[in-house]
Amino acid sequence: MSGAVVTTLPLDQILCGDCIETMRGLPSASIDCIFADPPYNLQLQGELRRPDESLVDGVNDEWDKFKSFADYDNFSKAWLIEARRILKKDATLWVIGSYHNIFRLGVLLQDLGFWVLNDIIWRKSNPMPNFRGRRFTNAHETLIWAARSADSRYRFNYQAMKALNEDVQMRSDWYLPLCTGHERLKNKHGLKLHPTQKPESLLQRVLMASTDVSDIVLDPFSGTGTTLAVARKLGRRFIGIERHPDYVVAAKERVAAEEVLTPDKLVITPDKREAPRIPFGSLVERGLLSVGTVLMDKRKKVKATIALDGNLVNGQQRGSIHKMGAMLTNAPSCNGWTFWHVKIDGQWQELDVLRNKLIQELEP
Amino acid sequence: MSGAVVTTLPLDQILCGDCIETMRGLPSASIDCIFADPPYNLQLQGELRRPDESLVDGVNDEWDKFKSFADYDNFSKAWLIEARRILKKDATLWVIGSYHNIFRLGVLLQDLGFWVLNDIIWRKSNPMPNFRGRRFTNAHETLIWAARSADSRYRFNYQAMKALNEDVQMRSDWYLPLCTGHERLKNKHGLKLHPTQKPESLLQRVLMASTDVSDIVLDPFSGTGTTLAVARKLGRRFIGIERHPDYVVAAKERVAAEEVLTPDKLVITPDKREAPRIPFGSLVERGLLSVGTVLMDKRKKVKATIALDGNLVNGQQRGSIHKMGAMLTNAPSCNGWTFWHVKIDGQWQELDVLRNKLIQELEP
DNA sequence: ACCAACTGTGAATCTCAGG
DNA sequence: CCCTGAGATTCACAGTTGG
Repeated sequence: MSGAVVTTLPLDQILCGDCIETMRGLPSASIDCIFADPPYNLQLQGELRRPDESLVDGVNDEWDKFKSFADYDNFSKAWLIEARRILKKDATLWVIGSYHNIFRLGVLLQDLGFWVLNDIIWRKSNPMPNFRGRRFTNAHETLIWAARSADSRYRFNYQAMKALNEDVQMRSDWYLPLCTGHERLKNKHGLKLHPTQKPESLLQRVLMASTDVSDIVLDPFSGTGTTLAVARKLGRRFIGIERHPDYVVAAKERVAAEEVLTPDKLVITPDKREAPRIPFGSLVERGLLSVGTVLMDKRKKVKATIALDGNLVNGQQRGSIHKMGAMLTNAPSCNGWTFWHVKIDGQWQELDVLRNKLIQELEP
Repeated sequence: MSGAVVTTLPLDQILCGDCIETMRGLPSASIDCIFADPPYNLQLQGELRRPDESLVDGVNDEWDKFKSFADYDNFSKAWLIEARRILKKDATLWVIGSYHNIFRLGVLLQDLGFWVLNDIIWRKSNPMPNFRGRRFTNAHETLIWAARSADSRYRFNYQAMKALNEDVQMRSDWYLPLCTGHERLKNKHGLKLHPTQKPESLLQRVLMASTDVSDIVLDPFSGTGTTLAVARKLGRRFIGIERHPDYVVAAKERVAAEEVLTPDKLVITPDKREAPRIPFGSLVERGLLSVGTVLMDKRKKVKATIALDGNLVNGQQRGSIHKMGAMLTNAPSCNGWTFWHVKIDGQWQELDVLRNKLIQELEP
């Protein structure tokens, strides 16, 4: 398949091969979200021992060895260019790394036209200590979340993130444990199958924040398939790319065993922006408000009257509920739904109450 | 003074001028530590308002405007080259930034031959929320700590950092509040004097970790003088460079008012590496241990006998307390002081106890 | 059965003075 | 400059063993 562009996406599959070559075979503007956990270029020298003389099993794989920063940059640029090509206009991309490589990736993203939305800190609850006492414990990794371009209208499930964080905004620092215990895939000798398997909790946060049900998620360095397994669980479509056949085999088995959440379990707090849009005029059309009704702000400082076309009128001034709120208070903008109040059954209430009532009626 | 290299450092002063030009006037290899809080290149588009329509007073100063990433890179490279020149061989440098600029700075550091030691996350306890609800709350900034080169024997007050953190290693994520309240310098209108004044707690952590008393600390973007004030308080020497005369005036006043901690208050937990070196043989010479005494490891698995020259003997094997500990346990190395135990008054105790006793006697 | 003690391990750029 | 050898250095969990 190398080189040949397919017209139908290989959905819910794991492709074995080099990620740059394999991405070249995929059509442009077809992917909603990419999560990438590329080699970190750790540049480890000799062996490292713990104070008890036991040996640290560091990352010593061939795939993490680069001759120089320039080599690493060339490799990174090549896969990021392909990644950007296959992303839809409003898509986003995540990369994860440490201080060894994350600065290189950040600069490439910025130079290639991606638009950085956040850098996210994965604070590890149980990091490996610094055994020589010569640096601060390296207790975090960094993720960069970027839109394909500055004008991408990307997805961010703000309310769902807020709900996950006890109803305050989700911050850029996430505290999550390493992938250990039964979640960690083992080989036949009982040793870790992959040196850098990421925890599912991290991927769940990522996909819950930035993708929708049925979105297409691609992981160009899919390894043991954590991204793919979580995508499947969350009802997203996925494409994995992995060079090492052993990892592909293990990931296929893992993903197949993953249970898909039923649609009712995938419902999240909707963002207000996604609620059906109700023009103020339709409240008038439908008779929830009648022409000539007087509206006032909360403190009864300003007032206006409803016109037949759904505009408000005050003397010579005329405009939408938003525009009139802004004009009468000399504000640059105004949310008319929460600014204006109307007397219903003797009680002054926000217009938003009526809007919500109509939304309820319109839903099945 | 521009261009003319001075032979004596302008210690405990704040120089008004461009940092690149001013650093060119300083001698090479003369500074122990640089802390830099450069312009962030924020690329703010238009004004930002809170949900209540009040205006967010963002960073919008001339010094934070760069035409492009390339401009920002050129500027950053120029000052980092001068910074590296004036640093001593074993010196370290700190820079702080956000995702707008920190990746550029990290790449430049790596490409110029600096050696990254840690990236540190300043987690803000009270960050500004994201008013639009379109991203995660940007609740942190990133610091990079780098040595002048990979072979620098840099200073890191490991034990002091550990002591500050309830006796566990200090991690790479620091939780500290923003600079607010009385600490925040105000202008004559009661408004904040500088848009990005850093908290003293952050600088104190930085200087306590990576400098010694009397070290020379330079801040090329000294602003309101936070670095300089903390350096003075902690008994370090300082040099500030700042382009804006108003900030220089305010910083001079602030620094002059800063109280210097007395030497007794500047004592920190010393690293063992800095303790006076006691050869094991001197314990034998001074009669704290006698020839022929039997030593054993903690679990009484191996033993050895003290020889007249301070070596240990076991059958044909002979060597220092460290070498014998390593040999008898097949370990690559061993700290004999904590490995071997000796019976004193019926109690088995670490050799280290005797060493500490001798150190006590030798001190005034 | 239950608890205490022990063992293993994680993306790691992990020493330095003195001759 | 290089080489030698003293000697400094670990946190949070998970899993297993032993009492």
